[in-house]
Amino acid sequence: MKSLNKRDEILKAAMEIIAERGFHGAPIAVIAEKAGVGAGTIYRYFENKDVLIIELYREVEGKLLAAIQEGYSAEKPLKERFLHLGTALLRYLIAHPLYFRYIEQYHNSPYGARLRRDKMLKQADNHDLFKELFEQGIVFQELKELPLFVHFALAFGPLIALMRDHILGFAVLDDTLIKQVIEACWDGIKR
Amino acid sequence: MKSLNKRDEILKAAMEIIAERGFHGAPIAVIAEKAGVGAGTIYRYFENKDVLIIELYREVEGKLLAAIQEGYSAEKPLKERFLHLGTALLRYLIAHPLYFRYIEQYHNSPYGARLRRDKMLKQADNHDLFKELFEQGIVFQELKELPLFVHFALAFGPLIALMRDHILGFAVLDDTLIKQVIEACWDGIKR
Amino acid sequence: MKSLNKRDEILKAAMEIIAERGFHGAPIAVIAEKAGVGAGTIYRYFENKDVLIIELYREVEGKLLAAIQEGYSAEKPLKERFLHLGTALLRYLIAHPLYFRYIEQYHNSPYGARLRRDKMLKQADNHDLFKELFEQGIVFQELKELPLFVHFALAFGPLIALMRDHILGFAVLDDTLIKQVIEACWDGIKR
Amino acid sequence: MKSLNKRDEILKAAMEIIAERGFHGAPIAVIAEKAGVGAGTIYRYFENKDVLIIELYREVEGKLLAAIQEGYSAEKPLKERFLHLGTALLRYLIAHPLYFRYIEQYHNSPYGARLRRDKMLKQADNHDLFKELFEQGIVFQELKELPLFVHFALAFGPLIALMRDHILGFAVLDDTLIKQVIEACWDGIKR
DNA sequence: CATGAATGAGACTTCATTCAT
DNA sequence: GATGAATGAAGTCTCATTCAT
Repeated sequence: MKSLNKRDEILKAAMEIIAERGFHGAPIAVIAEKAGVGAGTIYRYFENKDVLIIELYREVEGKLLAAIQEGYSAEKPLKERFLHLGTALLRYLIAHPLYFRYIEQYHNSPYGARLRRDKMLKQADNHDLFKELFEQGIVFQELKELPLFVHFALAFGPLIALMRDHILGFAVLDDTLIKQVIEACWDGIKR
Repeated sequence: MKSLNKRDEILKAAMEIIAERGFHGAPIAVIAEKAGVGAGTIYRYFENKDVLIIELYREVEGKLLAAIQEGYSAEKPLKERFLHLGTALLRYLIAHPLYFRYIEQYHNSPYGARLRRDKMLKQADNHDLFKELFEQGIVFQELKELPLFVHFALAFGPLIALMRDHILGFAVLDDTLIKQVIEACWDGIKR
Repeated sequence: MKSLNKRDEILKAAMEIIAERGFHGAPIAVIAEKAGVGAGTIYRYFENKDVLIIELYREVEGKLLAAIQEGYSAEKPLKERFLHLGTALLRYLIAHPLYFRYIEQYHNSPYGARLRRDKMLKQADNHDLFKELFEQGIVFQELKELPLFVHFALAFGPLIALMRDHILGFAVLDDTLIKQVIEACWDGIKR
Repeated sequence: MKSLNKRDEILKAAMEIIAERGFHGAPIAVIAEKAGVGAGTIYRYFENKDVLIIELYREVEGKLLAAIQEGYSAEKPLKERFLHLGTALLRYLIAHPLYFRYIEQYHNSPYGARLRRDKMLKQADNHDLFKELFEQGIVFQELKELPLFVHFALAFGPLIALMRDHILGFAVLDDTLIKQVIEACWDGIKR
C-alpha cells in the first residue's frame, strides 16, 4: 500500500489507538508517535484534539454510509432493500471492528454530545436512506405503524448489540447467522 | 426527602455528575462538592476513584435487576413473562434516566473492560432470568432456533436504542408506545 | 507485663513503626491503631506529631545512657572504663535494635536538625561521661593528643557502622567479636 | 561556571535541596523552581521522583569513588594505600559536603532500603578496592585477623562520624588533623 | 477523657498545547 | 513545514489535625 499523507496517517493512528484504548489511553504524544510524526505536527493539520476527533468521526461515518449504499437500489422490493442495508452494515462493521469501536467511543464522550445536538437540529442528514425506506414501508402497509425512531431502534439496535458481543468474542457471526438476524429484525418491524 | 448518609450522598453525586458529563467531567473535587463533603472524605468510603465507580455500577445494576424482577412469575406463559420484563426494564430506565446514562458511560470505559472480562468468565450471573426464559422458549419451539446472545440482542438492542433517543429528547415513550415496542421485539424473536 | 498507660503505648507504637518503616511509613493513624487508641487521643498527650517524635527521642536516648552507666565506675582504670562503655553500648543496641534504628531515623530528619542545634549550644549535656574519660586519658597521656570530637569519632564511629551491618544482617556480633572490636577502637585512640 | 544542561540542573537542584532539607523538604515543585524549569519538565528526564533520587545517588557515589581512586596505586605499600584512600575520601567529602549529606539522607530512606538489598546480593561491587586492601593486609599479617566488615567499620566509621561533626560546625578538619585521624584509624585495624 | 469521621492543604504526576529551532 | 522540548493547569490521593459526640 502506498504511504498515506501525513493527515491520513494521523487520523489512522488516532482511530486505532482510540478504538483500542479509549480516549483515556490516547494522548496526543502517543498518537503522534504511532503516526510517525512530531506531536506539534498534529496541530498543523487539526486546530486541536477535539477537532481531530470530530473530523475523524465524520470520516468514519462517511465511509460506513458509503459502504452500505454500494449496490443499493431504491427500485428493489422493500424487504430486499432492508436486508441489503442490514447485511451490508453488519458485514462492514465486522470487517472494520475498529470503526465500530471508534464510533461507540465517540458517542459516549463529550464529543458525542455535540453530535447529538447537531442531529437534533438537522434530523435527517445522512439517514435519508433509512428514513425513506421506513416511510415507504409504512405507507405501503408493509411495516408496522410506528414512529420512525422506533423503526430505527428495532432495526439497528440488535445489530449494535450483536457487534458488541462479536468484538468481545462472545459471538461468532458467520454469513448464515447474519442472514438470520437481519431476517429477525425484519420480523420485528414488519406488519 | 430524608438526608442520606455520607456514603450515599457521594454515590448519588457521582452518579449524577458522571451520567450527565461523563467520566471526563467528574473529577473527585466536583463530586465532593456536589455531595457536600470534603474531597478527602470520599477516600474514607472508597479506596480510590475506580472503586467508587465500580461500586456505584454494582448498586445501579442491582437496583435495575431488582426492579424488573418485581412481580415476575416463572409460572406465567412465556410471552407474558417476556412482555413483563421488557416493559419493566423500559419503565424503570425511563423513570431513572441517569441510571441508564451511567450504565452506558460505564460500559464504554476502562472500568467496563473489567466487567466484560468478568462476564466472560461467569456468563450467567444475574442474567439467569433471561437466559432461562429464552432457553425455555427455544425448547418449546416458541422462539426461533438461534444462539442465546442473538436473542439478547434482538430483545434488548431496540430498548437500549430507544432509551438513547428518549434521553436525547427525540422520542417520547408513553405507555402505548412501550407496549407496541415490546410486542415488536417479541415478533423479532418468536418463531 | 502490666499494660502500659496510654502515653507509653503511644510512644512504644511510634517507636516500633518509625524504626521499622521510617517517618514516611508512620502516619498518625497507623501509630494510633498500633497503640490501640483513637487518632485524636494522641493529641491529648502530645501537642503534635513533632513533639511526639522529639519526646520519644529523649526517652530512648535516656534509656540508652542509663544502660551504659550501669556498673560504670569512675574509679577503675581508664582502659577498663572504656571497654565497659563500648561494650555496654554495643550490647544494649544489639538487644534493642529498634532503638538504634529510631535514633538513626531521627538524626536524619528535620527533627534531628533541631537536636543538632541544641547540642551545639549546650555541648556537654549527657556526654559528660565520655568527655571526662577522654580528657583524663589525654592528660595522663594514655590517649592521643587529639581534639575531643576526634576521640568520639574514633571510639563510636565504628560501633555505629557495625550496628548498621548487624541490623542489615551482614554481621553477626557475638561476645568475642564485640570484645575484639572495642579493643580495636581502643587501639585507635590510645597513644 | 558554564550553564549545565537541563538534566544536570535538575540533579544539582535536587541534590542541594535534599542535602539541606531532607526528602521531606524537597517536593518536585521546589526542585523544579530551583532548577529553573517547569515541574513537568522533570518528568521528561526522570520517570518519577524515585528514579530521580536513585539516579542522583548513583552519580554522587560514582564521583566519590572516582575521586578516591585518583592517584591510587595497588603497587604501593599497604599502609600508604590505606592512608591515600582515607585521606582522599575525607578531603573529597569536605570539599563536597552536600554530597555527604545527600548520601546520608539516601541511606536513611525507603530508597536506601533498595540499595541495601542490592548490596547484600552483590556484596563486592565498587568496594573491591577496599576489600582487596583489607584481605591482603590480613593475609600478610599486617592487619588484625577480623572479618572484613569489622575492618570497614573501624576504618570508615570514624570518618563518617567526623564528617557529621564537620558539617555541623563542631569540628574543623585541617590537613594536619586529617592525617592524624587516618593514622589513628590505621592503628585501629593494624595488628 | 476518648474517639474517629471529616477536612483540605499539598504532594506526585499527566498531558494538551506552544514555540524556538 | 516539521519537530519535540518545555510548560503548568488540573487530576488523584495522603495525612496531620480538629471537633462534635
